Amino acid sequence: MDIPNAIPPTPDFPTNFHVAVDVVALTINRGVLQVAVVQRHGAKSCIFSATDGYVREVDRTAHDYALPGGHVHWQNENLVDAALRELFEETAVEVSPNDLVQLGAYGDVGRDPRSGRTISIAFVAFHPSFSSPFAGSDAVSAKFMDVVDVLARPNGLEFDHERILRDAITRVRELMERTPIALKFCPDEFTLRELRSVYEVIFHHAYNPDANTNRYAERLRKYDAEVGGSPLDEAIGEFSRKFAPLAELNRLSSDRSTQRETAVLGKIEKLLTDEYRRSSSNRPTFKRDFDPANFARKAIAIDGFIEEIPGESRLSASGTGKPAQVYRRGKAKKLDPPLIVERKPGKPEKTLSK
Amino acid sequence: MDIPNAIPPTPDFPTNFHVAVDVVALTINRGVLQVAVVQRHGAKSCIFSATDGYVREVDRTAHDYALPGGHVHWQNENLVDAALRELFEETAVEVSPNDLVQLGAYGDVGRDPRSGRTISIAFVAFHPSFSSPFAGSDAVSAKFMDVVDVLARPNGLEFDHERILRDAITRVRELMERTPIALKFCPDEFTLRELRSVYEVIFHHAYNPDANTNRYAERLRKYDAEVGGSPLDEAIGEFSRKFAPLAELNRLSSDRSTQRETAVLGKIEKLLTDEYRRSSSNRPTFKRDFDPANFARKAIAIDGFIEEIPGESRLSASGTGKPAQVYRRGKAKKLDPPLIVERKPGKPEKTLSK
DNA sequence: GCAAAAGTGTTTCCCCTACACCCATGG
DNA sequence: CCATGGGTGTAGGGGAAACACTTTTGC
Repeated sequence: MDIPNAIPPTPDFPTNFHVAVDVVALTINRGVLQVAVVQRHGAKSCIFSATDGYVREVDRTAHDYALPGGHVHWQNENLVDAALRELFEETAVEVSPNDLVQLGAYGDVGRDPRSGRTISIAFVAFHPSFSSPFAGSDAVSAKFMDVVDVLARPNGLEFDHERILRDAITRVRELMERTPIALKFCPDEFTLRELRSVYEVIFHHAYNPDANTNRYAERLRKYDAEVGGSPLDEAIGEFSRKFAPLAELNRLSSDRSTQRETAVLGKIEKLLTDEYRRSSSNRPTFKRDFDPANFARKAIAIDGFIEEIPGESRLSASGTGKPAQVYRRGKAKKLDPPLIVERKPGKPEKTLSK
Repeated sequence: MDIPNAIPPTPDFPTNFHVAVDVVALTINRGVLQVAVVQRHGAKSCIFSATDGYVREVDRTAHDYALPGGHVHWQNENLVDAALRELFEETAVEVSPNDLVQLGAYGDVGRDPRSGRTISIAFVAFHPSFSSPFAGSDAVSAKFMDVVDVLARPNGLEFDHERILRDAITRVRELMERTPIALKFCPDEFTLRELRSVYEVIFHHAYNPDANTNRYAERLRKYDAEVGGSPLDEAIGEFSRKFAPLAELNRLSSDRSTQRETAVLGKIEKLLTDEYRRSSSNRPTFKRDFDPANFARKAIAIDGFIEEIPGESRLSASGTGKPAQVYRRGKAKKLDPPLIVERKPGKPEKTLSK
């Protein structure tokens, strides 16, 4: 990309700044909100110290993760492009520029002890992960973690990434109310139940700032220890091992029709469908209990949000009950009126969901 | 400020970035929203070109203004501190760190043709100007301009500052609904009428994205051409001439009790009071007509927003009518429930206010 | 007395919620 | 026929807006 009239940089100001991007890639897997994290290599982790507000380098432990991100490498790279590139390089997750929403700049002195001064622009991507499966590059090992698990460990994220993650959740909730972003998590033809599930996950109390996140994280860890991971997770792990090297990933991204990729993608898709159909999985989910009838009324009332497909209906996930009306996405880019699912922002936390 | 464990910057990445801050300093003067702008020196202006999205250097005209701002000079300067410093250096406006709200990062390639690459972090300060009067430094000539006047001229602001200004107005409206920021524009003891006036200015249709701003700007220009500026503006100009040199301003800021300063400040305060009392000024204002009774009920219902001062009342500004109950600021930092003054965001633009 | 502005009371309307009820399916 | 979940109907409550009316001042 060329800049017209570009002149050499002014020498008057120190250019000892590093400009970085960080991406909070949020997704929903089996009814639980997950975030893409990477584990950087090296013996030291950069952990926030609450005593003086600085980030310091300490010996790395197994639980130190960071948000995917990195420096804006090229002078002519837009911030959004840098965020897309870093996200793909480190996690193989591909999203479009429209899926990235800027959270803001995080530029406090002392937020990165390694460089002279790092200004980080944070983005949030709320996107289904299964369409672009997950793999680690050779630079870092990456995975999706349950958000409650991340939040339950104080300073479980390096730098000021925990704060960024919390800001991202708040922002996603705002987007859910004012844009049709939830439809990305629904198939082309969906029922109101499926749409509502997305809202129920995002607005769960477990992600509130004052929630006792550890209670929820404990339940997930306990279940996983007893039952083990899901077949979907294992399939993704398999994909990850096969295509781990970064060069391979980049090659795949430019040639999407390789047999190996489509084979694994197909397998993942089948597993996903199975997992979706059978509700026998008892892994705890975090869903609030929104009233179905009134949620439906609100959603239908929004102009251009969803369109009814006349005559089409579909069985519910459990296989029983009345088949539900099927809808498709509307054309609206903004929800007017917004889909407000909780009147008071500071709602009391009730009992644990089943 | 020291950074613990600081190590030399990594040489792997190009550090050819400039990190800058821009401040949208908004205030209300005589019922009109104003923004602090500066006129940079030099023969060239950096004007946005809608044809390709780039900012180009063109010959400067008399109407080219920019938002106050500049590079983050020192490596150990926080972004907020840099914004405060630049705002003060260029406009002599002093605000506290709490008065600055970050808008986000504006970092597109090509937004500043002068440097290799400039990432700008924008802040908004919504603050009464009369408490910290206005003066230009020697680097730039600065003034407050009517926002409608700025918005009415396409590309009246350099770089992408027009977009930043529009984002700032949107943000201020959100702040007005959710925080007690409006109280900064009320005296220690105020009536609901005064509080309401602040909301009526900010939520005027003239500042909506799709408004025909030129209509409003034309009315102001016509009035000013006939009647001339206000005594307040002239007093501020006097202050500006006296204390223009930057060194003088800095000295004053560390020694606030100099006689000259207090004398001029007192004069300004008197003029302000006079101006406030007499509503004989016919300069057009931009105020929407919110229903007084229902606005009052909403404001009183918000917990901790305003406190009634029992037994105290005050005459209205026009000198007639029933004296109004006097209130003082409450302790709340957030408005719960928010003070929603317009149900539908996209309200139709009605007739011009008187 | 009249105009102007603050404040109160009241009516009406709308929307939201909760709940009851009916419907359609699988077993 | 029963359990299950989707969908509809509706009564009750709360709040907001509009409007009428009272109060208190200056002229």
